[in-house]
Amino acid sequence: MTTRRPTIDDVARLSGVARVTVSRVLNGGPNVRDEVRSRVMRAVEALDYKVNPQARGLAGGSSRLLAFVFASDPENDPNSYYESALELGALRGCLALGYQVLVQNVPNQTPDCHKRVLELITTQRCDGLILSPPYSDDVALIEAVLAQGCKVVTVSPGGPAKNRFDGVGVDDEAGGYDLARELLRLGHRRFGFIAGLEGHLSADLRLKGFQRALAEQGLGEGDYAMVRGDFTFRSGTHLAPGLLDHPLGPTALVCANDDMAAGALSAAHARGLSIPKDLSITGFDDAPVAAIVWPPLTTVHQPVKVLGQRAVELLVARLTGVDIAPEPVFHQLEHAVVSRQTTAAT
Amino acid sequence: MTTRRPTIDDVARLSGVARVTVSRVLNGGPNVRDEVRSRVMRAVEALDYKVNPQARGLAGGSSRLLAFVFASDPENDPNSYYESALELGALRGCLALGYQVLVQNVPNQTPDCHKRVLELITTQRCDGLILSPPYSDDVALIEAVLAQGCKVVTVSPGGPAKNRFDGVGVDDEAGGYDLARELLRLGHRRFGFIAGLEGHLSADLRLKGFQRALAEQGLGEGDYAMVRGDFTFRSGTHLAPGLLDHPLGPTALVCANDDMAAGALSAAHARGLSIPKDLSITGFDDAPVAAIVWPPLTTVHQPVKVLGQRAVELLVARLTGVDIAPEPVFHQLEHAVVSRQTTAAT
DNA sequence: CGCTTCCATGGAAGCGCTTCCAATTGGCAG
DNA sequence: CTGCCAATTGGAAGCGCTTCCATGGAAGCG
Repeated sequence: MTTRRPTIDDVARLSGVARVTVSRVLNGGPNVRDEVRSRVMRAVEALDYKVNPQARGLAGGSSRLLAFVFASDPENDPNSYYESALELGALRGCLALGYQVLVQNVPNQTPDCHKRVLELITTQRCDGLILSPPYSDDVALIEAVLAQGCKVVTVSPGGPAKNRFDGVGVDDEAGGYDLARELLRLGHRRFGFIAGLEGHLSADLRLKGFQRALAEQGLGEGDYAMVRGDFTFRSGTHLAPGLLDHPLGPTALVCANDDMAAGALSAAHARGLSIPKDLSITGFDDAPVAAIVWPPLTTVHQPVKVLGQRAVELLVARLTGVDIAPEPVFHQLEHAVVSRQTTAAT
Repeated sequence: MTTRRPTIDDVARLSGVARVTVSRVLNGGPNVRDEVRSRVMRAVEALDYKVNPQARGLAGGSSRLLAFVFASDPENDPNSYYESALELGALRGCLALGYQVLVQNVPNQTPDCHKRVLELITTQRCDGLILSPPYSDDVALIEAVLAQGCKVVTVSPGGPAKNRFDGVGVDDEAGGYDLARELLRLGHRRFGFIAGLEGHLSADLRLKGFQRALAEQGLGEGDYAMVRGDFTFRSGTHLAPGLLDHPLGPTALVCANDDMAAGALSAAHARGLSIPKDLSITGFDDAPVAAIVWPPLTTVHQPVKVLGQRAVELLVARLTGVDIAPEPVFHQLEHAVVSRQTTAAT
């Protein structure tokens, strides 16, 4: 059964070169004649040789292991589309690059969450971390990680972290703005806003863009009501009624993500409202749920899977130092308002 | 900045013992005096020592790495709740056991999918694999993996694999049976069945249980129509109309999972049917979507996250050989029919 | 009381790789 | 023709851990 796998020495012997030369070829090192390089490659093929990542990591000091850190509470059922899609994209990004990603669920808000993230470096020897919100805005954490010599890419940072560290994301402020413009165009003037969790700064940017569009029309704080949810469907169902009963009498409910919008939609159904005739509702992300609910949700599309993939690519570039400037890079991808059937003229 | 981490030799020196003794303590080996053991542990604490997994893997020949293999096409957006939840459970299971899981998306149906799964062993040196459907029914693949000396746990196997290898799952046949009983009790006698993908044997068991319940009432092949979907919302929307137009005139649509049921529900809405008055619809899994759609879906609950966690626990038990019999083990968890609002008397 | 057996510990070897540095070669300017 | 440099290759030394085997002493036995 389990026959011993060939080692680098087997390859060296078969191709008639020294072990170091094989190592050079395998790692794309310079100063190897083409003839030797191809001879080695042929031996690799012939033996079906694969490098042993443990040995490489031990000798070379790098594990080629990344960690994808997300914060949601694992006991709460609906692990969100946002995180799943990010992860899937990261997985896809790793495939081509020869890296592996360790998915790590570290509930934040717990006192030891910083410690748990930092332990990924010491116990797993990860070379780099991908931090999703709200960790992507935690400057103290990021600096602590960087101080350990571990690289970081932030996903959807929304505050000061955005300019100080490598990151990927969309322009959330512009997304909120664009959505608000659409609603204003439809004649809406009084709004309810279901914001996201405190500390998720990118979600707050959506609100900020929304406010900017309002201000352009001379509308201000008196023209909308805001509450905070936790991005879950459930919080949408719980919070929508309060907003609907608000003295303002909002004609549109703007939600910081699709799950909460779906919850709001469900709550609206429950009180017999006809959507979008009686009330407009919008989400953010363009998650699958946006197309599943009835009527399908108007939302802002963001390419979450691509974000995950780009995060890996950026992190690996930073790790290998190829094709990358020393100063922080932010990859901003395109968003787009997707008008479906939960919005209408008032 | 990056100061060198303490090694096992630092611990040995500080506690005044040899390196091997520290190793013994760390691995719970026998033949160490309690006094020595605690002295070593104190040194470990003092230095904040963590074993280097690369070194341990290289020297010991085991990586403490598991792979969670799932099959869905990464280009298809809605990576299903089933797989996400399984993964989350597996992650949680690893936490306590000191193992890590590498999540691997290997689209099946491609000619090289066996090769890609086997490469997890050679390339990543995984000690064990968790195979989700349909890989959990692929006897040839499982035997090939086992032949490499890598352990396997199957999730929701439905065919011969169920008795031959370690696995976790619910009794899908009984789930289908229970659901059918409920529908029969409500007076339904003509059914449409949206089955799952070919080769997902556990999903077929649901149909089998359903048929058994029908047979008990003297109903047979002439009393239901069946089509196959691919477990996505979209396939539910596409397939439901055909079933509704079937000459049989089904009064209930039974779907192999919740996403397809949600799709069927949406299709029913689109043609103006009132659910559950005009038509009953059922799903399977009790995914979050079941509670999100309107009206909420009657379905069969299965504890998917716990399944993922149990899979890890079983795999690690098999790997370490503790607390486990040599013959294959199947952990069967409880399912439960959840009657919500898409089912009513006909 | 001499013998085996068991327990607790340590020494040495080596897992499979990379990194550092030395050695050899060929080319080319002086 | 000599010297020097760059290109190419290899030898040796580990990375931090576990496994194998040897050692010494305490305990058990006829």
